[in-house]
Amino acid sequence: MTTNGEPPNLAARRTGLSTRRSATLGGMTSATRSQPPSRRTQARETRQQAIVAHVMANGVATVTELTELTGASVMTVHRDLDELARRGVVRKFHGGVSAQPSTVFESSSEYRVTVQVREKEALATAASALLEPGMSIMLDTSTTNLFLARRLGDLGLGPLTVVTNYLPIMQLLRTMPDVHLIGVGGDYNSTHDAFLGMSAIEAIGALTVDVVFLSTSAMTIGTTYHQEPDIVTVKRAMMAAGQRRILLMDPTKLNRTALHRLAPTSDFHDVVVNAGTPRDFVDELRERTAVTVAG
Amino acid sequence: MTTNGEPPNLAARRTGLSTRRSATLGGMTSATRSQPPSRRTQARETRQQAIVAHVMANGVATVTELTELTGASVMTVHRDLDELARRGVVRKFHGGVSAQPSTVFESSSEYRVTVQVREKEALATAASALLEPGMSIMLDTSTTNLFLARRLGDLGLGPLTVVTNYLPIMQLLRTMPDVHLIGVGGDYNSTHDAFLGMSAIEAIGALTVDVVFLSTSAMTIGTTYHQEPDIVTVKRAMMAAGQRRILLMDPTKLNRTALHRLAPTSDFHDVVVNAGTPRDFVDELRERTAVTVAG
DNA sequence: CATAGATAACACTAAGCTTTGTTAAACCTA
DNA sequence: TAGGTTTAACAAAGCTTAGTGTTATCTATG
Repeated sequence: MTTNGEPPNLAARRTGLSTRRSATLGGMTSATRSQPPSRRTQARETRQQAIVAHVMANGVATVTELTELTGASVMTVHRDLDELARRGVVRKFHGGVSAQPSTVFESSSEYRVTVQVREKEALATAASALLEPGMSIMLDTSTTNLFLARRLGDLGLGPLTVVTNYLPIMQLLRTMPDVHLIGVGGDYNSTHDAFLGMSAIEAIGALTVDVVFLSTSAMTIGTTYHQEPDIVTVKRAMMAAGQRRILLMDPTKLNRTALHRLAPTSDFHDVVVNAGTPRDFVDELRERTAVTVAG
Repeated sequence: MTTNGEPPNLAARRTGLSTRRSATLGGMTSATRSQPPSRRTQARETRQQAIVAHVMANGVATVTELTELTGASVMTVHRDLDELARRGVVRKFHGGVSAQPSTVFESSSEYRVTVQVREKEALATAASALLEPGMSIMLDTSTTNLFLARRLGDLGLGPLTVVTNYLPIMQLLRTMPDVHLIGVGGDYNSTHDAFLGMSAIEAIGALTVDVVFLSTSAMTIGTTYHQEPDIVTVKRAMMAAGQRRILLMDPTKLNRTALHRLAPTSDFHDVVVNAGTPRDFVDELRERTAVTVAG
C-alpha cells in the first residue's frame, strides 16, 4: 500500500478532499465558529480520513504502516490516532489500532455533519423569514438553532426576545444589540453544552413565547424522536411554551428513529426541510402538518 | 504635557510601540480574561489610560492633542476614543472628547480594579480554604467570585456542585472536571454579564446550598449596600439559599455606602477582608460577625 | 462652500496559536 | 532484559489575527 517515491499524501494535501474540521471535537463549538478551513488543518483532516479509510478497509493497522501511508511522522500519526480514538472512531492497542465495530456508520455520519452546514444554514434562513420585530422566540439545544441565532444579527429586525438553554447561543446573543436574552438555567450537561433537568423545565414552564424553534435527531413521517430522555423532557416543555412550534430538520435525520418518542409530527405547526427531500416524504408529511421547503 | 519641538515620541512611532510599556494591566476585562495580556494589548491599555488621565485632568481634549500625547496616529486615537466612549468613560463630540460627569468615580474605580487583582486573589484563596469535597456552593455575580471559581480547578478537591448566575463563571466551570455546574437562568443583563430578574430569583429559591459566597460594592461596619435594586434582590435570594453566608470584601469597598441596603453585616456568618484593613474596622466588625483576614 | 474632522478601506506588522517534527525518556511485551 | 512502542518535552514553521498606520472618502461646521 505504500508508495515508493514521494509521500503519497502530498497529492491529497494539494487537492484537499475534506472541507472542514469535524464538529465533534470541542462539542459543537467548531461548527459555530466561522473560521476558515486553513490549509494546514485541511491536510490534517485529509490524513485522518486516509487513516480511517485504511483502518476500516483492513480492520487493523500498525503505526508504521500508517506512517508510510500518510507520509507523516510517527508522532503525528500517534496524535491522529489519539484523537480518532477519543472520538471513538478507532481503538488503540499496543502495536497498532483496530476499527471500532460501529465505525462504518459513525464515520460516514461524521462526514455528513460536514456537509450539513450548508443545509442547516438554509434551514436557518427559511426559519428567520418567519420572524417579526418584537417577537419572543425560544431556541432549543441544536446546531441548527445556532445558525438561526447567528442570523439574528444580520437581518436587523427590531427588538427580539430570545429564550434558550443552549450555552453557545447565550454566548452568541450576549453581545447582540436589540436582543433581549433570557437564559434558561438548570443542571449543566457538558455533552450538550446546555442546561437541563427539572430546574430548566420549571423555568421554561413559567414562560410563553410566540414561536419555539426545535430540532431533533430523528423523525419519521408520523413521529419525532430523540435518544436521550433528559433532552426529550426539556424539548416537550419548550413545545408547551410556544404558541407556534416549528421543527427544523436536515436531510440526514429524516426517516430514522431513536429510542424515545418526542412528539407526533402533527404537534408542530410547521416543519422546515431542505430542498432535495424526497417528494413523497414531503407529500405524506403534508397530510399531517404544514411543510416548508428551504432552498 | 506637550513638548514644543518635535513630537516627543517619534522613536516610539517608528517602532510602533508606545513609550510606556511598563504599564499595569488595565480594565476589568483583562482581569477576567484568562488569556495572557499580550505586549501589544498592554501598550494599547497604557495608551488608553493615558488618554483617560489626560481627559479627566483637563475636562476636554482634542484628538490632535491626544495624538501628540500618545504618539499614536489619528486613526488609532479615534479608535481608542470610540472604545472609551462605548464603555461610557468619555463622551465624543465633533472636534474632541470630554470627560463624562460620572467618570471621575467610574474610571478611578477602573484603575482600582487593576490593583485589586492581588487582593481579590487573596480573598479567593482564603475562601477556598473553607471548601470541602462534596460541598454545594453558590457564587454571586462578582469578580472576586470569578477568581474563586478559577481556583477550584487548582485545588483538586473532589466533586463540587456550583450554582451561579454569572455567565463568565459558567463559561469557566463548563469544562472543569469534578464540578457539577448548575446555571441560574433569567433575564440576561449585559452590564453585569449575568442572569437576573424574577426568573432567576425563583430558580435560586428552589435551591439550598451549603455555602454561598457573596461580594457587594459597598459596606460599612453595620450594613452592606449595592447601587442596583435588581442585583440586590438576587443577592438576597442567594443569601436565603445558603446555610452559610460568606462575604468577600476587598479594601476599596469598605467604609462606603450605596443607594440600596443589601443586608446587615450580622447576617453573614463570615466576612473575609484583606490584610491591611484598619485594625479598628476589623475589631468593630468582629462585634457583629466572624471576620477572616486574608493574607 | 471650504475646511477641518471623522470614518472607511486597505495593507502591513508582530504576536500567538496550531500543527508538526525531533529527540529523549518511559513503557510494554516477548 | 532487549526490542520496539508509546509518551513527554522542546523546537521550528506556517497560519491567523489583532492592532496599527496610510490613504482616500465622507461629513459636519463655521
